[in-house]
Amino acid sequence: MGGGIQAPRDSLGQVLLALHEAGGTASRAELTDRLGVGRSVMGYLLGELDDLGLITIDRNGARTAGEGGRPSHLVTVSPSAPTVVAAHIDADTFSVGTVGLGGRVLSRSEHPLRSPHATETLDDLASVVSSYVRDGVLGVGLAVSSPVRTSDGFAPAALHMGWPGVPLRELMRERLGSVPLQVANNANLAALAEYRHGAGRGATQLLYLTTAHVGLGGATISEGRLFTGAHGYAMEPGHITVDPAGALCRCGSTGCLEVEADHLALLRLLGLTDVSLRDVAARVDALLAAPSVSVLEAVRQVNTRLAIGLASLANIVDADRIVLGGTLGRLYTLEPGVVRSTLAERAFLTDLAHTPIVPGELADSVLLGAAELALQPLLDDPRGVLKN
Amino acid sequence: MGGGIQAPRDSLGQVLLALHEAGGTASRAELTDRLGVGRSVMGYLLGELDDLGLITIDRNGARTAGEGGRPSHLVTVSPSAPTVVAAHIDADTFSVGTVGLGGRVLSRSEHPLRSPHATETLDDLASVVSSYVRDGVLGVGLAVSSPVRTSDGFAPAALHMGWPGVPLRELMRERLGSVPLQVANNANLAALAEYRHGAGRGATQLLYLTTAHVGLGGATISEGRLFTGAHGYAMEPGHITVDPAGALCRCGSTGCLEVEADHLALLRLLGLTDVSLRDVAARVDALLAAPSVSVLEAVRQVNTRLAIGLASLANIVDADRIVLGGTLGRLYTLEPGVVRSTLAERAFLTDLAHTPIVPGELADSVLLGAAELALQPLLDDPRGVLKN
DNA sequence: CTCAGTTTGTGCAGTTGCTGTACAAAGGTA
DNA sequence: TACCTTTGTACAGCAACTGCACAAACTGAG
Repeated sequence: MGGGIQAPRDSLGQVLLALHEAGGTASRAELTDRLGVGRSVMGYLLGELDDLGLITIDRNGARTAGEGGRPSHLVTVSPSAPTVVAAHIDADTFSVGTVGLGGRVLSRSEHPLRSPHATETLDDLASVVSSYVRDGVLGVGLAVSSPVRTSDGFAPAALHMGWPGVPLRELMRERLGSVPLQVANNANLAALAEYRHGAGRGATQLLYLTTAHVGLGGATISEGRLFTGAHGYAMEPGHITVDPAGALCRCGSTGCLEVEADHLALLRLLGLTDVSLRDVAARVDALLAAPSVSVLEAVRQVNTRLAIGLASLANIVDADRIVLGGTLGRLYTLEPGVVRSTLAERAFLTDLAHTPIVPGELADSVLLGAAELALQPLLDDPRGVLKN
Repeated sequence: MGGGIQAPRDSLGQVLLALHEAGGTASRAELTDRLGVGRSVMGYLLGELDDLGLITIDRNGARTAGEGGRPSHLVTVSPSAPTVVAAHIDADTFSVGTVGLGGRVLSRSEHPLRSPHATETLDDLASVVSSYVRDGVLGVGLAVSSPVRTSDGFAPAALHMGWPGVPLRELMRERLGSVPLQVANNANLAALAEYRHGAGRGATQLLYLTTAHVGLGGATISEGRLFTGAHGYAMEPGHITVDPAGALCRCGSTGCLEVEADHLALLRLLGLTDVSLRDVAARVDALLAAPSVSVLEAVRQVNTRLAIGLASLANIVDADRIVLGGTLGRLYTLEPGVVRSTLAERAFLTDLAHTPIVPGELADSVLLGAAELALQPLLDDPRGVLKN
């Protein structure tokens, strides 16, 4: 029901998830009290996972706990455990990689976008993905910078790519054949990756915002589940209204947050209105690498606008952590003061005004997130997935 | 974890919930395919519920299914099943009632607020509640028009009552003794009631907004669970920013939605700035009962402002139904056009622009919701609760 | 009135996934 | 070496389901 990304309710999956979140290695005792089950159940569960070929147990390689007592066994993801292929269509490149349990990127490559059109891009993507798919690959996860409808993988607005509504999952299925394929929004997936492996670890209610190219993306993770909404479109923070009398947004509305606070907004404040869409990210990168006084002033302005939106979101989401990914993280690190003070002013309650804000930690959060998407069935029901 | 109101994961609780949502009576066959379990499990489960004294099974009182086949048994909430006491502190009155499974209000009374102060009000409330508490009462649910911190029942801003931050649960526990007591925000509870018994039934992602007195309240229900956020403060739709250059809000920020779209905003548009807070609701009621041309014009304006906020929320929540409670429902019914068109303009995606909007159905949604709160432990784990 | 057809309830054997307890193993420390 | 601590293991037990075979209760055609 609701078909989203969920924390597994099965204990077997929970052990696997705990091991996965720990980076692929954990002591048996750590796993035991992370799940809060008895030691004997853990024995049963690890036995099962071992039988499935998912883990390796090192009975001697125990770590000294520091204190006395019998050292715990060391549990590791088996080298022969299945992997997934993750893919990510970015502004002017696409990347594909193989990722295993524990969130380790095993191999990875990046390819230029040959054409602005969807068909050719998907042709290229599919051929690279196919070359990554081999035995032991459970499925493919694809991240795109558009909202994605959960029910059928339709992407209604791959705006920055100039694509019209595209039935992405269908088009990729045609090209990839029978490999299990999942498609989702890049910001949602980045949030999931930061939640499991990065700056969002341990949060009970995570609010994530990011800018990678043009526009703003975001996501919320609540008790381990990505909040997807009825269709999968939830959390489009770029399109909350910040000023109804403001500038026209490409979405048709006016005064949207992303018009005021994305890469283009920053460049506009600096008088740079002639930058081509493909160069935006690189240009911003260069400016932030060695920021001048005027750049810092622009950053402060953008951060203030962002924080107005952030406060609205904080009042709605009630997060216990806010992670700012991509460029937003860098902007925040440069000028955290205005964000904090604006949030303090506009948040409805003091508990909300003090929500911790941290920049993202992962260099490759989107690709990792795409892998999470493809790994999810295994985490939900290890036995079920491997029964074939 | 997260300690919120959740759909029970236990089958026994799920049967009870299904029966509860059906209004206290359902055929055994209905329950069976609502839960998607085998007929034999249902036999086991109903046997358990019968043993607990929660239900009555009528083996003859079967309804004709219309088609052939053996008629199904009729399952009803037992008259001797436990009940809960629900309470609701409103603008100038408080109400208390007894509510049973199925959402039936068994008895109910309303009392004037003797004083604007918290202590005296809680004294009065506690003495009335105590008179309702008898054998077979499982607990007390209390609804207040303030956000409520889940962890300790602290109400940081009972604004319209002029109360400062109040440790509500603690204060009520002192007065009530050992009865299980839960406190939550009135809008959240109203949403829960509409979701289970009213206009929100069957929605997978419900967005609820309401005005009862001053300010705007709201809630989101996702796959049966109330979205409470990290502290319990989630979804304060009244304080999303609609216009940063707008009027000062009592929360300290500017241009909040509720300043533009609540009862006071409507009266202000009509030049009525001298209405005392206690009379606001009655005054609006009177105006809407026989609306003049100028009232309708004001309603259109308020609705437009509301819809701007609604669009922001729709872009974040991605609901498949929007329920407008209290006066908002009436305003919408009077002038639905501007709401629909503004939403269509400002929603990011067409799927979102077409989200169905319906007015609330329940006259007593807040009180019913408070009952849901108190009933929740029983629905989560019937056996556990009744083992004493 | 009988008999097929349909839907529904019941009894029972079997499985899964856990809990609890008792005990053995593996380390440190006095 | 004895003792303490922490950890892994074996085994019996149990709740909560699933699946199957069969009985019950109705409708309607012949």
